Amino acid sequence: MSLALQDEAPPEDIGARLKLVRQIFGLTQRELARRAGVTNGAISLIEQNRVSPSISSLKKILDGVPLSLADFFTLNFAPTDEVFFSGDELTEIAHQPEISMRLVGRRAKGRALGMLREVYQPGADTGDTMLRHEGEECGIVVSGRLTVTVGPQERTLFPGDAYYFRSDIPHRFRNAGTEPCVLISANTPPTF
Amino acid sequence: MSLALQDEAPPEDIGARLKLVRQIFGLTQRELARRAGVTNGAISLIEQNRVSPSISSLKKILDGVPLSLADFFTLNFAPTDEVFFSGDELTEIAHQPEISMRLVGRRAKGRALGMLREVYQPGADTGDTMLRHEGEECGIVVSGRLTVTVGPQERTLFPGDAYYFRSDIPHRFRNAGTEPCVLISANTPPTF
DNA sequence: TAAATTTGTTGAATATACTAAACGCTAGGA
DNA sequence: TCCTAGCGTTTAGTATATTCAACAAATTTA
Repeated sequence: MSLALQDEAPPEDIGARLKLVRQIFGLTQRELARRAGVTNGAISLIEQNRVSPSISSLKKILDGVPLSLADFFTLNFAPTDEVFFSGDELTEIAHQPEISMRLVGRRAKGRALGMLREVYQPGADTGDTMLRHEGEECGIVVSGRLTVTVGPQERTLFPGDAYYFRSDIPHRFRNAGTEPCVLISANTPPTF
Repeated sequence: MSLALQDEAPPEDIGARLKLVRQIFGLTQRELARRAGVTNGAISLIEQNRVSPSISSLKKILDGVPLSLADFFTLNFAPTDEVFFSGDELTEIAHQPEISMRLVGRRAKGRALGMLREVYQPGADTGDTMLRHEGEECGIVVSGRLTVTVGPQERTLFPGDAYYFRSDIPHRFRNAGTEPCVLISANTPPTF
């Protein structure tokens, strides 16, 4: 199942956008309709581009996700190969708390990055997450294991593994292991 | 005439957003309707929030501005006091082509700035301009005179005067004088 | 296998957006 | 002063979006 919006959906293809958002959040038409207070039929028709929803309807629906109108129209779903997991991104890394920024996200085009150290206790879960508008995120697992969900992709990362994605894709972090997980993460623009 | 969107219009007040955009671009309801291929009545009703336009209608209307849906919903009109003209922003400036960045936009919160030197011949005019999404712009007039229009405000600047505003507000530069105007301008994120 | 559940789709009825044409208002010009 | 032209608003009619309920296909459960 390919979830790229790139070719198949021009910017104005509201139906495809809505369908993709819904699928990324793992909702059925009926479930989204229930949350949004509209009928499943309406969502079906919108996704088929057989009607052009009113702003008020679209807003109600997006509130059920939830997602803002601005984000809905701004969202530009990266081709999936811009979301990548790898262990070989870290060739020069030393597994210490003090790590220089350049070690991860070499492919980020010279942007300034903020960095922080996170500890996830067993069972910790960021839950369904919001979209952060613009920016990029990356991180390295130092110890323990971390399950990372980015859009349609999910991976469990072990020490030495890394992730890198654009922050406007919905994402979620969980520690499904039995010991604490230490993660060094960075983001742009720097918020910390 | 105050054109701030801040208090009077919550983010979902489509009517106010549309009205403000229309006014900033100096269009009447009828003129915008003509360009967009809709009726002036429709625009009137939308601006009064008496109807919630369909996406297709709103898109048609915004195409008449022109403005993208993403920009329309993303736009956040700064309180007018963030748009300011002044001559006293430049206390430490030397009127030379090579000017260090810190001289202007001291109030910009430490963002990286690009800088360039522009020459406007008499009569030069950037014309109706597009909205650049995100970013800030500033500049100093070195010689000649320059008429700067930013949203609802217009000022003619003389050597030593400066401007500073967010790039997502429509803006226009004109040289209404008889001699060339030299301008040192900066913007973020750096595009040059 | 069959019954039950869940999925997305569809058709008829209703609610709402949009059009077309008028209205009242204000500002200039003869 | 009257006239004309432009502005935003309003009303009745038409086009369209949304609901409600039923449908077929796919998946689950027994």
